[in-house]
Amino acid sequence: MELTPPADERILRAALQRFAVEGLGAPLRAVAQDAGVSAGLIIHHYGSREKLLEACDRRALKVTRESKLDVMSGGSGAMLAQLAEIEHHAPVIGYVLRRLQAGGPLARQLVDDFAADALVYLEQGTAAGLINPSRDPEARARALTQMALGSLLLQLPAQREPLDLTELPAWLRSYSEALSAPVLEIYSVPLLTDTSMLDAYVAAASEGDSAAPTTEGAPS
Amino acid sequence: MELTPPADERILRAALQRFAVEGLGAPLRAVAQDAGVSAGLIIHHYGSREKLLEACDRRALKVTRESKLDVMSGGSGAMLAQLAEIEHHAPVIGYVLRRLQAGGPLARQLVDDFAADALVYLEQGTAAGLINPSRDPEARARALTQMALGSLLLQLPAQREPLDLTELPAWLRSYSEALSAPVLEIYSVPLLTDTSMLDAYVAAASEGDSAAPTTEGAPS
DNA sequence: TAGCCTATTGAACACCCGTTCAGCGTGGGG
DNA sequence: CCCCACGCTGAACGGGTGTTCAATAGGCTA
Repeated sequence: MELTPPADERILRAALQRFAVEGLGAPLRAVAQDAGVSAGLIIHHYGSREKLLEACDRRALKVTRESKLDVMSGGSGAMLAQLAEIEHHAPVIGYVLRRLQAGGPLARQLVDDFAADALVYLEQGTAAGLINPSRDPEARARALTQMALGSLLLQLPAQREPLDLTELPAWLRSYSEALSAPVLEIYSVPLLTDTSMLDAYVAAASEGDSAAPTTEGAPS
Repeated sequence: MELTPPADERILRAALQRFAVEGLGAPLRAVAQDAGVSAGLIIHHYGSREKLLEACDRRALKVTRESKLDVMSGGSGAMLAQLAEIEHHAPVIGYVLRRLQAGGPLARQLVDDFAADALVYLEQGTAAGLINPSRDPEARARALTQMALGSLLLQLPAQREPLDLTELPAWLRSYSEALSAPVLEIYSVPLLTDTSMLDAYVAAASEGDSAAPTTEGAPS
């Protein structure tokens, strides 16, 4: 067990945690105190607040990629909960959620990553005969990913209200369980009784080149 | 055409617009300038910044309810785009998006409202034979609403980066068109090839009372 | 040992914010 | 005509922020 990591690493970990708990925009001085360090040192190491955020982004992206976490369906929280239970990963998961909430370049990057992972899972499922093939697997994977992550975002506590990291896994799990029944239903029995709408849409889209069909907004 | 509404109304409209463009957390002084008014007057009328936010919330909730806007499927943006085209409504729609992004009590309220609207639309569709019935219509409506709104949130510009209100309708429409093909597919041909997962889930859930079945995170 | 580079601090600076407050002008009732 | 009440302003206050900077301590090299 490492007793005290070097200061810059301690700062980065403290930052991940603080930003996860209080949302990005938590004061630098709070991060400094968590790391047992002066505020000036943060800037000495990272240059500026924004650079520190970027460092957090890099770390978060690295961890999520190493964990090969997929995020799909079941309410999307299941896998995140699993990962968040590994104790020292909870701050990173919290930071990822906060970052998705706040927007920015990394948000898109993360969604892309998750969508790419989802794509291979879906293709494996298709090959195994569990999942129906799609006429545009990438678009489907992306849509599913966005829906899974997005619905999770709506449940997040507000920006400034603290996110309890110790209860993060339980929170994610209960969220995912609450949604898995209806989501499973949607994925099992189709919403629409026939494919006429889809057929009409793809027919219109393939004939009219750029523009999609007229403004009749799907079901309901 | 009213030339100059009373100051408190002008302040409220300016606030809606500023908060929509720059995100909640835009400085009071900017709102004041937009309204052609001093910063002190805002507080004289609304008491505090937070109270002003609450007033914006009330107005936004009122407008969305009066517009009976539904938000479902097709990528969810279609109806919002339609509403945002009505010129003086665009700031409210922008504010609603920002509020959903930021969280807080109104976010839940709005999701509840949208889910309730979605429920009656789905039931109408079911009665018309267009939509398959659900074993838990409310849960399904809520899940669909969360997915539709949430996936929209992921595309929003970051907190501080401005949201172009004049291009809001076009933005919403292009977003909705990009997603409507895969979403329509998901709603037409089910993701899963059979209902065994759903059956297993509801069987386990109905036997074990409170807890959902074990940790096997749904498909993929 | 002397010199130097790096890590680190704490005070200070400059800025921005929400909020307060004394005072201005003006219009209407006595 | 006076005066009060009210809408309203602009300057100021107090707190919080990111960042700068001179100064200190400590280890490494020469």
